[in-house]
Amino acid sequence: MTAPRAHRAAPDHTHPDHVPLLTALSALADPVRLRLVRELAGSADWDRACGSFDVPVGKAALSHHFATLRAAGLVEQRDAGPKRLNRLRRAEFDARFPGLLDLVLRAEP
Amino acid sequence: MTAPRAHRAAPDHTHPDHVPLLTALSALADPVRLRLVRELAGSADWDRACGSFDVPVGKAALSHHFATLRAAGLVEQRDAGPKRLNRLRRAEFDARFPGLLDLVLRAEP
DNA sequence: TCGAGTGTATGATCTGGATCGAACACTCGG
DNA sequence: CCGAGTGTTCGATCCAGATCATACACTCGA
Repeated sequence: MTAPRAHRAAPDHTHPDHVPLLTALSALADPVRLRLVRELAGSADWDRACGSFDVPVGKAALSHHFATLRAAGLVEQRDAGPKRLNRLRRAEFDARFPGLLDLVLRAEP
Repeated sequence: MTAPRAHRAAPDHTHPDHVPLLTALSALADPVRLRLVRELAGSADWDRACGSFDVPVGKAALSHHFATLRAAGLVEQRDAGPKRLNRLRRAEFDARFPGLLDLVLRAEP
């Protein structure tokens, strides 16, 4: 009867509206995270688990990068079994920082 | 007869067109430089010397920040007597990274 | 219930960048 | 020609953040 209880701690998200400009810029000013955001933008929502990205870092570092992206309001995560699925917060982030995400996704390196 | 020779080494500029995205983001992802850019945006071109900005750092650090801004294609400098005058490269930078400068100048911290 | 798969936390290391003080270079007015 | 004003360079220090290896936690299928 009770809804299935979450046994794993849900990741703490920050809404883009509460993200300082410097936090957003710092989050995007890293090659690994930029890659994550871009790959994420090329996939459907909730399609990509954390481990499915082609970045040259270990699991631990990857986990921290995702935490940074969450804290910057760029990524939302949801647990699905053992995996943690991701979604780029396009609309919300764009409302807070209009054009920034588009720019980052469009501009060549 | 000869044009007045420059006795001081002219600062080396980088045109925004040749600036990588990560360089631009990193340049803006610093509180001091953000402040410089914003104050510069509120002044007319060539109106502000390096020492005229209200930032809580010493001369040395300030000089490095301006070098970073030059390298990111954000600022152009010109020597005028003992002073070095600055100008925000609005149009050029905006052509390379459309909307970024506007965003940074408009968004609250 | 066990084990493989997935992600997080912890502790350590390392590096880039931000900072400062001091020394140096240049310009201009007196 | 000197001295005040301005900015850069150099060397040293300091610290946030990026990284790794390891250990841990949770989920699910066999």
